[in-house]
Amino acid sequence: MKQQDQTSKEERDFLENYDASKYERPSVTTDIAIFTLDSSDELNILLINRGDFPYKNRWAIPGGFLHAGMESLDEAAARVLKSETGVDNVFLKQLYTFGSPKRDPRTTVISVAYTALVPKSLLHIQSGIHAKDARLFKIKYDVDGINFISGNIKVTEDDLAFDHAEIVRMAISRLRTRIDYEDDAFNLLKDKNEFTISELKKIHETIKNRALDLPNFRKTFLRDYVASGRAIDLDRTVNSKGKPARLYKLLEVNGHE
Amino acid sequence: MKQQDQTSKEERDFLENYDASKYERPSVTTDIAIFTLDSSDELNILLINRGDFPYKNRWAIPGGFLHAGMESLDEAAARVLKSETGVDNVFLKQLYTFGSPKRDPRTTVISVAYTALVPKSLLHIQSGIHAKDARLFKIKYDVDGINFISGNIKVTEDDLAFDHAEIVRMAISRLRTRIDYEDDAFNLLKDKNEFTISELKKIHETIKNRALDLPNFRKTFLRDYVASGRAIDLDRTVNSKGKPARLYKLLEVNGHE
DNA sequence: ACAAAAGTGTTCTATGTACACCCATGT
DNA sequence: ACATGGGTGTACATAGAACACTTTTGT
Repeated sequence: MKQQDQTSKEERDFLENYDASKYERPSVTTDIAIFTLDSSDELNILLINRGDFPYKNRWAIPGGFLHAGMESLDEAAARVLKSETGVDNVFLKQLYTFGSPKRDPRTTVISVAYTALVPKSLLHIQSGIHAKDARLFKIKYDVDGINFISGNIKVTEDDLAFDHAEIVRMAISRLRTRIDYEDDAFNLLKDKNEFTISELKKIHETIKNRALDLPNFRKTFLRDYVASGRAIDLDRTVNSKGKPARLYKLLEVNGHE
Repeated sequence: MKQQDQTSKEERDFLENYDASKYERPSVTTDIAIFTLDSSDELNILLINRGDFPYKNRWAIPGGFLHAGMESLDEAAARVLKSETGVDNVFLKQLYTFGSPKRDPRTTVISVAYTALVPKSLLHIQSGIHAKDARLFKIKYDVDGINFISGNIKVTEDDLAFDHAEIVRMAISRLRTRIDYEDDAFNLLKDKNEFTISELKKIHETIKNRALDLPNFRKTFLRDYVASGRAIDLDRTVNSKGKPARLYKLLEVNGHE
């Protein structure tokens, strides 16, 4: 009967689980999709060219092994981010954890993926130790999927090492859905303490990959941020080409979230 | 200068990262917050009473070690879910990964947490091997936080083993935000192929912990599901106390998501 | 004077919410 | 007949999108 099956199944589970150490422990890495906007307001991602096997010479998002027992996952991600970009204290959020047994040919590697949003002005790319090269790639969408362009280097999704194409796709898609109800976009501003509505709108346009209506965007920003006290009108303007633009300052509610 | 600092920092990273194996590999577990609705339409969670150290005799959500190399994280979670509840093929979604170095007193244990939604009619609780007891607890909110009630057993958030209070809090909060734009609620129905609007409304009320207006709920359901072809009106009714209620059937778009 | 970008205001539609009221059943 | 839940319809407030128009600068 059913009950009997379950009992014997329990026994099997017992044997399987009793001594967890008989199962190989996986390695754990944190891999980070680091996004920024370039000078022409296009979305860029940082890729490194792997100097080591596996996937030697292939492009990948930066990552590194967790120093188990010495740091949390968030700390590991922050360490990797800092070592690749020189920045600290920027938006860094856990995305998803990938753990197919075959995602790394060497051994089982669990990857805890993070997303980072970094203003270009703060970003100092350093080719890490395992990388022969590290650079920003423009993210371009076409029918086949996502392409990454840096000068005359063109990398397609399928060129990426490991399952990094999946991680990048998820990071971008999450970024797009989050931008409508989270404050993520502000983390790409050059200066959260002094920005114009147009600057913020450009970030939204870049992430959503479509044009937005400025009057409507302004209305929403004034209602959701200024009127509700999450940002203040600095009562100063900055000149560019047309009419001077008012400056605003984001009030940090509670660090990052 | 800055450039020099960074170079020496790179060197340090090199040494730290070069041989990943010199760092202890963490254990990886999947822990599952399993929710259901009881016969009085209250939200319940499955807790087990730990038979082993650490946290012996404390209540915890079920979990188990990943069999690294033999299964994916999703498969591990499904295995644990099945061994604790006897069910298969129900809503199971990765929630978040927890990895503070001190969350387990034994050694570093990374926990990949999942949420499961199971209709009570399918649920056959089996006290697992590491558990002296396994049972459903009603989830009650009060000013101090969340309490778990099962008969005369009352467990508070702080009584839970490990950092399971944090996991459960996040699971509930994610459930609440997701229910407005994802199809999660349907997974708590006794039968997705034959349900009434009131049944679905009760699930939403339970998860949101507040009463909803039936006429408005119906209007939204008809617009978002029936009119857009994601559910169909079965053109049959079921009798209970008042006017007979129409039956609907959810069309599976693409398995679970 | 003109281009360019910032900023104002109006209109239309969709959605969320409150609520008054009718309908079909069991008892 | 009446209580109980199912189901219909109306009204109002708010949010999003489209767009016409004005303002203030640089050249």
